[in-house]
Amino acid sequence: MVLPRAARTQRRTRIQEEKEERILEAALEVFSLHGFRGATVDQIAEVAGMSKPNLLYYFRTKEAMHRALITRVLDTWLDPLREFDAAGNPVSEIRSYIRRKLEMARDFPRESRLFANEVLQGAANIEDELKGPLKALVDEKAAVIHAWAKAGKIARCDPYHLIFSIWSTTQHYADFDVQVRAVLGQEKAGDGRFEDAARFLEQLFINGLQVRDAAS
Amino acid sequence: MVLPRAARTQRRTRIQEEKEERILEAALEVFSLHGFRGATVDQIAEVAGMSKPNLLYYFRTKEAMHRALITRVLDTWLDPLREFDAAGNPVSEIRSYIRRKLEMARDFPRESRLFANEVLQGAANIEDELKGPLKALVDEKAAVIHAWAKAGKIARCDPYHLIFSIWSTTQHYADFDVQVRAVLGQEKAGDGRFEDAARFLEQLFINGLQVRDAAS
DNA sequence: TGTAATGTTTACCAACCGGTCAAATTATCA
DNA sequence: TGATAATTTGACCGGTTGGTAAACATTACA
Repeated sequence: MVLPRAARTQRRTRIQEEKEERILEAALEVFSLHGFRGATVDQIAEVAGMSKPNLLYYFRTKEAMHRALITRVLDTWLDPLREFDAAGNPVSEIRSYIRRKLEMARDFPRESRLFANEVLQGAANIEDELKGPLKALVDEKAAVIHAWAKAGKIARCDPYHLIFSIWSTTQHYADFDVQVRAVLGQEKAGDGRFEDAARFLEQLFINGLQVRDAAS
Repeated sequence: MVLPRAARTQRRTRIQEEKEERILEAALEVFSLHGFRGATVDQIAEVAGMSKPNLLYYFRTKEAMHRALITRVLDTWLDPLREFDAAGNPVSEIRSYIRRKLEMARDFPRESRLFANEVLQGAANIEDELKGPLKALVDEKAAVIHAWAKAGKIARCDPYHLIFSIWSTTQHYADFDVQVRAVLGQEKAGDGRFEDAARFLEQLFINGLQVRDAAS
C-alpha cells in the first residue's frame, strides 16, 4: 500500500533518509536561486536525479518541500547569534559574531540566499518564525548589548540596528555575491574577498563601537 | 498596419508614453515582489489595468519589459554614489551618502528589491551593467576614499568593502523590510526605524572611520 | 470628413506547471 | 523463497503560462 508521508509513523527507512536528503539538497540549490514561485518541481527533480513523481512520493507538494527546507535550515542559520555570550568580553563577542556570520556567508551561501529570497518576496511562509523565535532571540541579545552599553563597555547605540547592520554586511557577501565579484573583478579568484571583508568589518565595528568620551 | 515596437522610428505618441509608463510602474510592482520568473504577464497587466495582449502590444515580451525597467531604474539608483564628491569633506560626504542611500531605501523600496531580486538570482540580465558602468563608478569613488585615507583624513580601510557595507546596511531596510518590522514589532508604525537607522549608521561609520592613532 | 495608422479586444495556442494514477519494479523479512 | 510492503515509473490531467492572430475600435491628420 502507498502510505501518504504524513501518515507514516514507523521509523524512516534508509532509502527514505537518503532520498529526502538528496531532495532537500536539490531543493536548496533551486529555491535559493529562483525563489519559491520561480522554482519548478521538475527542475528540483532533475537536480536531485530522480523523476518528478518519485520526488512527489517523498514530499507531496512543492510547498511541503519548501517548508521542510526552511525549518531545517533556520536553526543552523541562527546558531551564530545563539552563541553570542552575555558573559563574554563585549568587543571579542561582537568580533567573533561577525567572523562566524561571515564564515557562514562563505560556506553556506545558498542557505543565506534561500532566506533572502523568502524575506524579499514577502516572507509569507516564515512570518511566524520571524515574529516568534527570531524576534525573541534578537530581543534577548539586544538586551545584552544594551547592558554592555549602559555599563560603558561599548559605545551607546541602538542594539537592534547594530544587529541588523551585522546581518546585512555579512550576508551581503552571500546574497550579492555576483555583484561583489563583478565590482572587485575577481571572477576566478578564491575567497580573498572574505578575508578582506573580515578585516574591514572588524575594524569598522570595533572602532565604531568604542567608547569615545563619557557623555552623559 | 501594426508595426513591431522595435521598428517604430517616429516619435512616441502621447498614448504610448502614458501606457508604457503605466506598464513599467506595474512591472516594477510585480517584478520587485516576485522576481523575474515568479512574476507573470497577466499579473502585471492586471496591475496596469489593461488586457494582456494590450500590454504585449507595447512590450513584445516579458523579458523586454524587464530590460526596459532595469535600464530605467539603474540610473536613478546610482545617483547617490555619483554625488559622492572628491572635493568635499570626507566625513560629511560619507555621512550624506549614507543618508541619501537610506532615504532611497525608504522612498523607493521597490527599486531596491528589483535589483536585490535580480542580483540574488544570478544577475544574468544585468551582468554587463555590473561589470561595466557600476564597476567603473565604484572604482572611481574607491580611489577617492583611498586618497582620503592616505591623506590621514579618515582611517585606513578597504574602500570597496566600505562601499559594500554602506550599500548593504542601507538597502537592508528596503530589501528585508518584512524582517526588520517583524523583529522591531513595528508593523503598524511609521518611518521611525529609518531615523533610528540613520542615527545608528552615522555613528557607526563616522566613529568607525575616525583616525585612531598614526600607525605606520 | 475620410482614411490610414495606431490602439484594443476576443479567442486562441502550444508549452509548461503542479500534481495524480495505476502499473511495474524493487526491497524486506517471515 | 514467497508474499507483502515500499519505491519507481510513464502516461496523463486540468490549469496556467507567455505569446499570437485577426477582427474591431479609436485616433491623428490631410
